[in-house]
Amino acid sequence: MAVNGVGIRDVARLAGVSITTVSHVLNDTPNTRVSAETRARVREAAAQLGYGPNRAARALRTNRSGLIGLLSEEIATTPHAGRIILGAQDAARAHDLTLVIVNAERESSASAHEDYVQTLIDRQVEAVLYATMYHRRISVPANLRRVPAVLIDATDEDGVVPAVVPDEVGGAVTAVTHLVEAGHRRIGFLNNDDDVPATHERLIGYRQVLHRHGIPIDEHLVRQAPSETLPGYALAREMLAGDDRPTALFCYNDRMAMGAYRAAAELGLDIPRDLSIVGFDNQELIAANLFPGLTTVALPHYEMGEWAVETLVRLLGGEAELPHDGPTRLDCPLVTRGSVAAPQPHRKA
Amino acid sequence: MAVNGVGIRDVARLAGVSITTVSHVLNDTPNTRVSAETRARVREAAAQLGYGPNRAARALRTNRSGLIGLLSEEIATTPHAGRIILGAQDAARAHDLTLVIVNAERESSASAHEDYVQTLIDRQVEAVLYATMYHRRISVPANLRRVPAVLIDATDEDGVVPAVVPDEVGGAVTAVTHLVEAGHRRIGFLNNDDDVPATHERLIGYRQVLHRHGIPIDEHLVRQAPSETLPGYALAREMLAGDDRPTALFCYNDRMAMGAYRAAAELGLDIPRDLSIVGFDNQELIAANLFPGLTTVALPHYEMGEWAVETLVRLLGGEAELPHDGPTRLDCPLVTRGSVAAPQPHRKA
DNA sequence: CTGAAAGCGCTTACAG
DNA sequence: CTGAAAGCGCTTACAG
Repeated sequence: MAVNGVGIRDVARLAGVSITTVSHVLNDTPNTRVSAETRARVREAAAQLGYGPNRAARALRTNRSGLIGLLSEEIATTPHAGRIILGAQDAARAHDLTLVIVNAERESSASAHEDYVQTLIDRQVEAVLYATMYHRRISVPANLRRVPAVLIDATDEDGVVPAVVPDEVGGAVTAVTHLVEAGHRRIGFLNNDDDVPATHERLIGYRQVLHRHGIPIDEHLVRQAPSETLPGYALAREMLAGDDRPTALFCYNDRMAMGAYRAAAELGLDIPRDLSIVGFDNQELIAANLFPGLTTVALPHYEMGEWAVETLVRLLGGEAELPHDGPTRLDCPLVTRGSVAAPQPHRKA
Repeated sequence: MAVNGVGIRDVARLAGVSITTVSHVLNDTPNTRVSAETRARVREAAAQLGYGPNRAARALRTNRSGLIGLLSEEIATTPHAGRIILGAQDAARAHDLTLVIVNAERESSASAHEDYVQTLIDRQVEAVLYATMYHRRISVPANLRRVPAVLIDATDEDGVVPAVVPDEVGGAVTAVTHLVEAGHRRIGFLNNDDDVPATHERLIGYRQVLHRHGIPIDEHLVRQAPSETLPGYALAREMLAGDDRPTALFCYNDRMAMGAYRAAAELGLDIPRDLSIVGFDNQELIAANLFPGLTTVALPHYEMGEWAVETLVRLLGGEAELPHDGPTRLDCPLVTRGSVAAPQPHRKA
């Protein structure tokens, strides 16, 4: 029996046809001719009985579980994972697939990660999605190569597993362009100091924009520190102390921006009148709760989750191998709040 | 075929027994006598082949899917949901159950919520967990009553579905007691103004502690506003403006506390020297990124998720109906950071 | 102590 | 255009 106790034979009986026909109609089996009238009768009977197929029976017969696994780091710590899950889920539902989620602890060993993947394989998922907490290059667990898989927010060092990541360069370009268009020419960049793709790529974007607008690059305006509130605060204090301070700050992430807010407050600088700030990440909890709200760049977590499932479905459907010219990059849109304004014409040194 | 293509017959063949025996041994079927020697042979064969049962076949045969559904509001917006998921997942895995998650939009209609539940039922879950984003009294979707279910962070208005919620009174008692023990007697309470259980129960806890320590209640020190940063800021400004200002603030949540930090900064009050603050929620992103770190009360999300699954398992196992003397309340522990100190002996008015 | 056999509810070649 | 039948991989009464 399936959902609520009605099976395919009940539908067949009510419609006055064989279960074969019911199956064909309800699954739209290709190359099967069933009269329009019979189809209608079957559908009506199914609807009337509230019939839904028994998934276990179908899975057993077709050898497809209808499950796809999502292995995600630190589900509980950041809302980022939540948005990946949402995107993946919505896409999964559209294909009548069920998402099974497993949490991975970030600092765990390679063998622990193999175990996470194994958990999913034991649950008979048809494919697995592997999401990291922030954009990283990783070497994937060995057993991940033996199932259809897609990486989210991570790229495979060996370039064999398809991957989707944020367009970091583009995001930085968007942020800095926003500042330039507001009239700023002295724009500081509080960068992360980890050797991760975002660090390098956002710097590239920053430079591109300045170059494109003929603004000379002042190396004093680019500094690096761990991407936390406190280091962000310290960096901002330093950078805002000098005579020729920047009129705007582009921050590697919202937490560093939070530190910059504090530095500005201590120096008596009003945001956005005396200082404009743009962050990165769009962590609602921070960005929306600062005064004024932080204008920042959003990471496309939902979209990456969605893209990953769509790609998996194509993979499972045997559609042409994904082109392997590197990972797919998704747009990072600007979220405008209140932290950017035109620079003051006469600001005091 | 099951995982990696090996089925029960392969194990049977290798062990030189029937598949019946393999099944009995691997499932530890009660009341079945199999010689120790045979058992060992079977287990060894299974291990050697890396055998795992085909879950679809088992589900079909036993009419148990091994799936439990979790319907959670706003998975993508707060890390709270993430911790519920984690707790539920760990417990589910311990019982060899797989968790299937569905996101519910918070403001959606009753019929939308029925649809969410239906999605889960269609996926043939054995039971469902229903989690709200914050402690609420709700009227559960009608179809939720037709499956084994447990509420998380919510109570059923009609008291029929088992539920687990945070011990709000206890959490407030812990917070305010911490302040009293640090030496404070004038403790302000920035409360929420929504008519939700937490609002009322945290106030009860606040009063209890003052009463217990013989501290008279000053109604000027209890104010209500929406539980956001800005209203928290405004309330704190008001309360800290007067002559006889409190030396400590207990805030309904971390966001209001964030507002209080800003008010303190504007008034030149150092935290914790001039003003101690305790929050509620333990939202890492806020609490850990404030200066100094915010001492706050944690909500037992992980534990609620865990408890809910354990309860569901007992329900499915037909164990005694849960006692219906209201929802189960779980502890809200204090997380100490740097925002509490003894009050200054001579503070200026 | 062990095994042969039925059957869970579907899908799918195949026959007509 | 429609249906009878096999079979997916297990579990479980039942027989011996």
